[in-house]
Amino acid sequence: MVASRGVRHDSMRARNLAVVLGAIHRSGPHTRAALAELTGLTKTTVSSLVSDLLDAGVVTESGVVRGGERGRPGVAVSLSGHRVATLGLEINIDYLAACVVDLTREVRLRRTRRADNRNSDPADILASLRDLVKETTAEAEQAGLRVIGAALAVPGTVEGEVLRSAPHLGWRDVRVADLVDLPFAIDNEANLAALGELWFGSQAADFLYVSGEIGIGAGLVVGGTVFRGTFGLAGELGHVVVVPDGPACRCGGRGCLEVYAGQDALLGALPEVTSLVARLESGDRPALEACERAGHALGVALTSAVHLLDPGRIVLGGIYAPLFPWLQGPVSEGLGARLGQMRGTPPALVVSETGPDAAVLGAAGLIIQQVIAEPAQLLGL
Amino acid sequence: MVASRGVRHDSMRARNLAVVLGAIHRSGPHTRAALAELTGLTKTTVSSLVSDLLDAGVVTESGVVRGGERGRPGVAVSLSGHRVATLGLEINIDYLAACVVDLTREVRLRRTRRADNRNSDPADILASLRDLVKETTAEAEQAGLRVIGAALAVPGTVEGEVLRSAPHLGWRDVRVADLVDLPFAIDNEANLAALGELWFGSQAADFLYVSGEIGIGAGLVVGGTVFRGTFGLAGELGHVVVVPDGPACRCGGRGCLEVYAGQDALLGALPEVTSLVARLESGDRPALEACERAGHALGVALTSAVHLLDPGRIVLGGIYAPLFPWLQGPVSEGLGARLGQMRGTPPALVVSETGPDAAVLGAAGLIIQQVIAEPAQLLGL
DNA sequence: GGGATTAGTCCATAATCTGTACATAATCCT
DNA sequence: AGGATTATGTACAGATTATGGACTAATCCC
Repeated sequence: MVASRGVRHDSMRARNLAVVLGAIHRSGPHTRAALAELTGLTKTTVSSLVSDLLDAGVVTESGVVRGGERGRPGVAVSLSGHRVATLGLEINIDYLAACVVDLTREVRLRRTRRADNRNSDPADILASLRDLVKETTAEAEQAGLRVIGAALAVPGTVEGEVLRSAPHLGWRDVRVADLVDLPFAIDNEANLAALGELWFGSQAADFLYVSGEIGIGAGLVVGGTVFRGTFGLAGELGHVVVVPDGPACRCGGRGCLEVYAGQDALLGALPEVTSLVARLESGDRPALEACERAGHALGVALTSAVHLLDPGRIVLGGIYAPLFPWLQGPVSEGLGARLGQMRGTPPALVVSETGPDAAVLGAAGLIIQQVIAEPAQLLGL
Repeated sequence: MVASRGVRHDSMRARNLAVVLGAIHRSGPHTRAALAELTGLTKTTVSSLVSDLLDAGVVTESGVVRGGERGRPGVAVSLSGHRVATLGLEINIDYLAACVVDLTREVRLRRTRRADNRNSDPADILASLRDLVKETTAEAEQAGLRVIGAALAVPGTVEGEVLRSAPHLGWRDVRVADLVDLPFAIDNEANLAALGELWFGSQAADFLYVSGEIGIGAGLVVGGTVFRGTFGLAGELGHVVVVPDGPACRCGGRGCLEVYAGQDALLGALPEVTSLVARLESGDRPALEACERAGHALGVALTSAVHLLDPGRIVLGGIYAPLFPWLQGPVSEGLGARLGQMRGTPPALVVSETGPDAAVLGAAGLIIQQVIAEPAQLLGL
């Protein structure tokens, strides 16, 4: 739905605050004069807007710019990491996680609680998470940070503030409310991990982040924004059909990617990815074959994904990150052979640079993005 | 890229013109008072904006609203079809087409030129198209319409104003310029057909339009907007992998949907879809089997598409429209069986309501959408 | 040290929307 | 039939915000 409300003077100012803050955020510290140039606003207006942003604590004057050029040197205005921060949260199969990130995207705090959340009572887990939230926000406040919003990553599908279905947790239609007394959002783990990769990893603006966990999800980032589909269910790469009459999948389908390249298929009886990596390094035959099989299946599924989603590049994350050296070959061969004629070159295949906490970081980043996109609203300017 | 230019007084007014026009467009004729309510602007402001829109000829006062309620009756303001129009164009394998559509989405003019465009010189075809443009715009002007922009649908991939690759025409990297002396856009046939379906067909705002032609394309509409992917290449449904080691496809891959459900696979030696329909109606065995095979393949490919794109519903168009009675069964069975657990119900499968000229209509509609989204810019207000 | 150059601020002006008042036109009620 | 009621649309003063030129400030170059 396109915004359909009229613009008034206050929304004009709100918008211009966002434009100036966005310019500072996008291309680093700038003097007021440079910001005027960038935004098309006059120096006068920029000065007035920057003054409001300074009051709100989202930017600071970070010293004089001396470019060796002549003329009066300007004062650079940059994002301030000293007052405003956001909270990232994650519920996953075997842990809860939280992190506090300041406006400069500096991670100020991380907390993890190991716990087996499979088939547990949502109320218990949420209580435990609420606890973690209290702990982290208190600690953040002690560091002088004002936490102004939070987002939660979950391994399942989300609509609004309701967790619709998280098969690996055994949850269905769980409403997550009262977790924090702040602006709040929930989203799928893969989508938020994609955003984590965007802001804390490679910084590229267009890619498909493939999240290999127990299930396989994917988050498509186009122009720095996650594509969510109609109901927010897009990117279910794990159930793309690889072999139409292959083995049954728990989703009810047959021959889904998850059957061939999910954690269970790859690890088998092994307890952890690290053990698989160890075997691969030692040249263990069954391990190598499992990886190759998974790689081929990934290549097929990603071919379909490239044709449908047109990603800029493909980033392998989650358990695929440590396995990248063994997956890269079969996956990119498959992609190259199949995509052949259709596009100049297939999208580059790269490994995630963010590590296992991509999703929590992405959650915190999501709120930061919102602050920068609408500072007036979230900061009460 | 988020808009990064500051808002000034004139852009505030430009935006409010768009908001008012958008409200009229979205929910039919309204009085000034109702528009004020809808937009959150004051009656005064709305009056002033409407007066500008009246001057520009995009809206008219369409009579007094008498609701039986008491109080002074208002004057309804509605879109005007009398002055502003847009031009839709299409180059396809065996014809050129043009249509003129007014702001109320009334089709005022259609012209088609049959021609075999396969492997022909782009310059010739474009000259012929330019001719058609002159003819139609002249005729539109005689009807008192001012053509303010045009868009062109092509059976291939597009970047900017360059037709990158149209395999069935045998074209590569053709720059389409100077076709009209107006705001102009080119886009893929499937994307524009999807928009045609959106505005001239079912009016639903969320669906995947599947365009069965010689190739198979798809256009995803989410919230009334086409999803284009990173390079504008999204929606290549025809090359989604159905059988990983199936027969080779002209794209270089194997077992693509196109191999099983493209026009060639379905029609075989038959000259036209109508002949296939005739055989199907008479119970011809090979025809029925070909259809069933295509339906199954479509079901598999669409399962992957649903998981990745999350469409609101699926609309079958192009040659699939007349074949819908025979395709519906196998396709929706496949979808139902495979999507089972993952979502409440699979997306509804429906037939296109727009017919074969969906793409030209969508092209004209694209420019209408632009006028309504940015009236100030395109009308010089 | 003086001139040139660029940064940032001040203030009068312009553009646009808001809000109250008012003229207008219908229905409702007696 | 006539006045009360109610809602529409316009007029005008006032509020908000951005602009643009003048001015001060700070540095470089000669």
